[in-house]
Amino acid sequence: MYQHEGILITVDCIVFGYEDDLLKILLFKRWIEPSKDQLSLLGGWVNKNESVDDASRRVLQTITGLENIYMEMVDVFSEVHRDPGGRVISIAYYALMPITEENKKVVESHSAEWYPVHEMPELIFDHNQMLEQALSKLRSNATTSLIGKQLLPKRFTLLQLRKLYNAIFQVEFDPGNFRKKVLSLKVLEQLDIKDTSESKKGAYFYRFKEDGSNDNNNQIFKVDY
Amino acid sequence: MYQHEGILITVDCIVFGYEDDLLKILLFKRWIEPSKDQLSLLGGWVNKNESVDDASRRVLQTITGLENIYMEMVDVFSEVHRDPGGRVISIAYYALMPITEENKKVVESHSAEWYPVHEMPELIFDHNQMLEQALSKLRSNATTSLIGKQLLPKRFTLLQLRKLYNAIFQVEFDPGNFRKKVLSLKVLEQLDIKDTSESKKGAYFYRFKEDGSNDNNNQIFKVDY
DNA sequence: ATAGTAAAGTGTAAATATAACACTTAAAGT
DNA sequence: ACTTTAAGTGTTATATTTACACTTTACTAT
Repeated sequence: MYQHEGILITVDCIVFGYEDDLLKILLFKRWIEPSKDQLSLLGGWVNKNESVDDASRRVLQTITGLENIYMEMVDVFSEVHRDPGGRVISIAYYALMPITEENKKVVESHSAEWYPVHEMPELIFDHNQMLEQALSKLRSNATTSLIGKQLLPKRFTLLQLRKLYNAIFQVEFDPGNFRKKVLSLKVLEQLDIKDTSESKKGAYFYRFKEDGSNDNNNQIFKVDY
Repeated sequence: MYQHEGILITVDCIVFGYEDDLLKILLFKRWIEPSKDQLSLLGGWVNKNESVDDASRRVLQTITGLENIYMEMVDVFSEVHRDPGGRVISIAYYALMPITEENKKVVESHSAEWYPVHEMPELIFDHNQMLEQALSKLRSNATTSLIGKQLLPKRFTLLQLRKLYNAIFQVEFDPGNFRKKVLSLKVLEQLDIKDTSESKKGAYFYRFKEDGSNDNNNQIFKVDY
């Protein structure tokens, strides 16, 4: 119906995971020209019969084998010459997923690997910039609501949660104050089981409440980053 | 170089202005089918030889006659059937501009009109949703940094600034506390001139400092919205 | 078995920030 | 002279933040 020129659209996903007290992202060896064999984010075309969200979900699911991955749009990257192979606009998403033995296998079968965020190699095109912005948005979201549901196991201790926050912001949160702040949000529930692997005394496991959406528009952590 | 199908891309701009103590946005009568003559946001195609930012800037400049309009991306709207006329992905931006006598004329010459945000008529497609999200993002930004530079005259009183914030959040900020908070940010400088139009005593004019970028990542106003 | 250890968890006190509201000041209009 | 209105300052109670110190628990090493 309209008379105008179409443009190629892709999604690129900054997939965050958490392992060994480190925030990591998933990187791929690019398999087509240009920049074949260089490291890149997970990406894919947006088809005419799907929304951008759907495309991103599809791409993520193909590579990780997981459904219902948590995603959030980061930004649109549309500089005319950002991709030497043609005029391509990319919508960047960040995604959060647990790193488990199972999906590690699936991921590796696609020759993808987990890299620590804070020692990032050079990526193709504007992908390093995408990562920076994704990290910035992740941090911003982590100050507004309590994140971790998608990065930690179902059951986790407050130590694990705090270490996740330490890894995200690259700061040391005060153990006592962090605990009190987190519990005051009332989005976690304590379980009767203790984790004895990380301390002699043993720490109670917690999990996110089923209903518990926190996230009013106010800040819960004040951090400089 | 790539083999894939292109998609039509547009930008839609939620243009905010401020007049008569009201936050307003610019609406247009759509001039093409489908939904001809219905109210819509300012929009336009993204061409192959320009970035999405550039397209938005171009569209804004054409209609308002202003260069360097402040813009911020809001979101991507890409549901497959959002536009009955075809498969069109739209990138929404909000823009801030002063409502002056001059640009009022330019704007009206394009048969656009300023409508108060809080009594919004029905708009085409998903444009009402775009407005909601734009307003939400504007509010979020207004809690993180002091806005007003693009919506108020170069010189303004703290009363004017406070009324702008009242209009944006639909609440009444406390005069004394608002003043103290705003001045503590040190992004405004007091001028030697007073405005006597709004009070008998006269209030000092202020302006935004040249360098003065506030905007660390922390919240300056706590408001529920 | 006892002492040392390391994180779990609680407590506290000073410093800041917030919120509500009272008060003083200035000048214009009657 | 008096009233009015916003400008601008001050005050107090409460809440939040920050930086620690302290107690508890149970495993580990001697």
